[in-house]
Amino acid sequence: MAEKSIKKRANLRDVAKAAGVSVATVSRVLNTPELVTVSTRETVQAAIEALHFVPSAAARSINSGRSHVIGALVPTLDNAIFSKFLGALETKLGEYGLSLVVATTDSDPDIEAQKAQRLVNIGAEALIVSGISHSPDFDSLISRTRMPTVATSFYDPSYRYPTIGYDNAAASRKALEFLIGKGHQHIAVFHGPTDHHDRMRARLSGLHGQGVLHSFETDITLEGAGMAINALFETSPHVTAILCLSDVLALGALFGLQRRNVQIPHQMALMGVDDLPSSASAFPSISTIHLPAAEMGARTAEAVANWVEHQSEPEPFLIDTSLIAREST
Amino acid sequence: MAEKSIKKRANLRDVAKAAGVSVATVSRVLNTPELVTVSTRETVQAAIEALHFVPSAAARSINSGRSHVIGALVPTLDNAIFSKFLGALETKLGEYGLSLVVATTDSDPDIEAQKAQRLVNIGAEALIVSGISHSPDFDSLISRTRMPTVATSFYDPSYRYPTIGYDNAAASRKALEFLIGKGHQHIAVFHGPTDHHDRMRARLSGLHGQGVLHSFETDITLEGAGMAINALFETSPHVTAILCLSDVLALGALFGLQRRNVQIPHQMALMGVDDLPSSASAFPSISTIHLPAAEMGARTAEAVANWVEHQSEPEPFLIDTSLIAREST
DNA sequence: AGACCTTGTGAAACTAGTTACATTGTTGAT
DNA sequence: ATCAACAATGTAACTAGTTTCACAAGGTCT
Repeated sequence: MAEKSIKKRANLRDVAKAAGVSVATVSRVLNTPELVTVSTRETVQAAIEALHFVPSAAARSINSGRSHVIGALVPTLDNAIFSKFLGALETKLGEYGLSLVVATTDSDPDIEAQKAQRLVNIGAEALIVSGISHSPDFDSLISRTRMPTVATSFYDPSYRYPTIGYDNAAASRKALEFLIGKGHQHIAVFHGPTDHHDRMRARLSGLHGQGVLHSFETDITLEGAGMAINALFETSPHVTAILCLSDVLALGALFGLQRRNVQIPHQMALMGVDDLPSSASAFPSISTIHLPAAEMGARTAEAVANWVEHQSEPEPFLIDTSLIAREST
Repeated sequence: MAEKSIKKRANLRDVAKAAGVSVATVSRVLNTPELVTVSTRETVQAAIEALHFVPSAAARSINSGRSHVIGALVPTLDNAIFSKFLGALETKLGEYGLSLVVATTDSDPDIEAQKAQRLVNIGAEALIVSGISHSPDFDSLISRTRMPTVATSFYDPSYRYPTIGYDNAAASRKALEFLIGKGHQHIAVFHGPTDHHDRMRARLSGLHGQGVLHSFETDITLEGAGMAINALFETSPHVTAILCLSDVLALGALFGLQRRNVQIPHQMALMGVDDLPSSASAFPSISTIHLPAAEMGARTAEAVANWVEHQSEPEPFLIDTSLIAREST
């Protein structure tokens, strides 16, 4: 029979023994093969094949001090805006040879702190979070570990971590001013929960003192928007425009209005914030504020890669937003 | 001045020295504190705080042989069906103390093999892939590393890795038979690219020899569906029902039909496969085949967790699909 | 009072790699 | 012929934890 097949996994020493060379030579074959004679290299390669040797990632990173893993904490994967961001982030990190660990927080700061700890435990080299409201536990973890940390989706140059994101208040204000400019006097605002949700809060705060607003808080889901539409028609019949602080809500509102046979934009104008693909394709297409989530992902990846590779902490970066007028207004 | 602040990061030996105990004692304080006297425990804790000591993940996993990281390879994050799956997967893995590394493949087997190698390099304990078409490089990597691997979205008990997924052919057939049962004679099929895309291929193959079909291949995006609608009206005017092999296409088709002022379902019936939230909320709501992506995520997480914790390879598992009749048919 | 057991702690040997330094052998120049 | 230079390889000391085993101190039982 063959060698003891009970044995778990071959290591460098096993390969060295099998090939009749030292561990150093095997290590060289793996990392700097040009320093090894072709003949010994082949012997070693053969031993590697024969023993199904795969170098241990842990042992490698204990020496290099690198894990090549970046952790990202996002509220949810159910909103396309985060998927888009993460997709771009993963792709760009990949170009730097970095892998992305995703953790969802359900917008709960305690879960975030807990998952951040887990990311530290698995050896993440840097963390990426959404927004600027985090629990004290989270902050203390970051300060203890001195972990490179970037906050996204929110631009605030005075924040304790570098931010790469939008001016959320300005984005929603831009949308509101556009609607006001179109002559709307009674505007409803659909928004998601604001506790622990700084971006939503900032977007709402951008609307203060501007025109007559009726605001409706609901879950950021299509059904949530449907319920908000129902609430709107029960309480505020003379509203002529709806500003949704998320395109998910805008699409849900579109469906809700269509179901009530309300003509868009004639009887009701509709506007979102995010610019998801659905807003461009919908009929009627939905006006929105374009948030370049993919660009934010790519820039965040670059910032983080630079930080972990060259210890250069990134500068805060403001991502531009732009208004896209479509058929719904 | 304080201690040399140049020093990178405190390790166990530093803490032991500072606390005046042995490294073994510090290790015990971290892992089995009940074995350590309260007084020494406190001394050690104080030293840990003072030195900002954070145990090295790499050193830990070199001993335990565990990284607590699972790798998932998905085609894209841009399709909600994968986000939903990954969200459930991440949540359930979290319950087992496992973290999820996400890698996107863009449906390219070569990129998949390359990213799989990277996941191995960072020490992933298991891999999760979509579908059953993978490159030889990928298969050779799996066989060399003997890495636990689960294939999802596709049920095939004879496949070389355990599969946890749907019977895609049966799902689409179910939809088609439903449409035929409604009296439709000329049915168009919208589907995504079939090369490297076994699920789409399987769904298409499920339709063979059933009624008069006109098939349109396009990108699985809302715009792709819009283009397919245009192609449909140019080439096949007497079609009375569209079967979209993805709900993304169905929603895009809905918008495209609305734009052409085609009444749904009177002038054109519409049906999808996936059951994304948009299909339930759309107006009219879209009939579809419900694919429980979240359930698949949770089951996959359980299977993988069991595999890595107890070395028990999971049995293939068929996830049931069900037809949901809505307003669009 | 001596044997026995429990508890707390430390020394050193593990885990699996990388790498600085030492050694050997060959070639080329003086 | 001799010595320097260099290429190829080995030895052993690192990286940062965990864990086994040994040992000392204190308490209990006969």
